[in-house]
Amino acid sequence: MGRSPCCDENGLKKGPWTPEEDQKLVDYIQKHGHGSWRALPKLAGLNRCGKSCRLRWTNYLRPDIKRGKFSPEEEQTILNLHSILGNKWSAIATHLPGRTDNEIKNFWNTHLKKKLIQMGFDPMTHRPRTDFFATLPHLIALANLKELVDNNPWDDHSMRLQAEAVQNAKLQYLQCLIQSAAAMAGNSTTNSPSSIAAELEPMNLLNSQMMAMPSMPSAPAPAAVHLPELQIPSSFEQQQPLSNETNHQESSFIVFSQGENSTPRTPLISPLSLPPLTDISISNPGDACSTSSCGDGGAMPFWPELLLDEPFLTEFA
DNA sequence: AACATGCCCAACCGCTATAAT
DNA sequence: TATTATAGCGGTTGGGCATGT
Repeated sequence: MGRSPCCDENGLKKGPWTPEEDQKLVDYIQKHGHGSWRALPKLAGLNRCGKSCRLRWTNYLRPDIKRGKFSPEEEQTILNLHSILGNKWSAIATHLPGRTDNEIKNFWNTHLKKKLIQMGFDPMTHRPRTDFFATLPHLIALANLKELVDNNPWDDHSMRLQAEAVQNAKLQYLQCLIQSAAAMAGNSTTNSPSSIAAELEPMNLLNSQMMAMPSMPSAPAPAAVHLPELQIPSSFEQQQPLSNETNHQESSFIVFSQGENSTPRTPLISPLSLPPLTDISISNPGDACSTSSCGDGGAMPFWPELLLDEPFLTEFA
């Protein structure tokens, strides 16, 4: 590029600005305009580089800067624009008068990004994440959907994402059930891929019908829902992991807990490498499995339990 | 009360685009 | 056309503060 960074010059102050420095900068710009940022520090009596002065002015001292919390409308604008523009903070900032790109970037990184991840969305694509384990927090969050909705005044964008989340989660959940069933079938009797495929045909039909099934009557249907291709395991042992992008590195499948007669069947995620689960009692979320079927008393694995709301369960049980 | 941890955000760094020479 | 200067952009950092243990 043929030039060195302006701040390489020695002796220039860095770090937080003092009120006195702010005043000098504001006074100078109000009288003379900023002109050449490189020349400004000397003219204004500041021991800073021009770049530092420019950033201080544009990000903090400019009179038209709006400070304080982002409104729900601003939040929605950022979400909408980010889904279109990506990390083009300056472009997004042009649609939010008084907000700087830096402020929007910070708000995104500290709030909105986490919010999307927590809901099971890829913050870059704004689409539901398709790998099952990455979607676990999302599924768990769905269990608390009512609470989420009650406590958060979701805007249209969020509601649309939420609707897609529900739809996608159901599809993934169904597929996991199908895979589980296939795995069981493969382990018990006939285990050739073709015979399993025959067994799965009705489920595939159901799977396709799911695409048209409205999940939230009040929410618009998602524009597109990614439905992964159904994996047909050739045998119980050969079943592919649903995801390896998590802390659970083992292959996984769905099992059902068999609790008291009155308790609903609750799906559990189980590492395939562990002994078969036959007598798992329903536990609280995050509880370590404590039944005798979990192994030989060694280190207990963490068994995440999906506490899905009742309509969700009954719809696919 | 003391320490650890996590969050927030101003500021910095390194890079690219563009204008000027 | 090549080089240099300047402005702007996006990613990252680090210090202050709040909260938890």
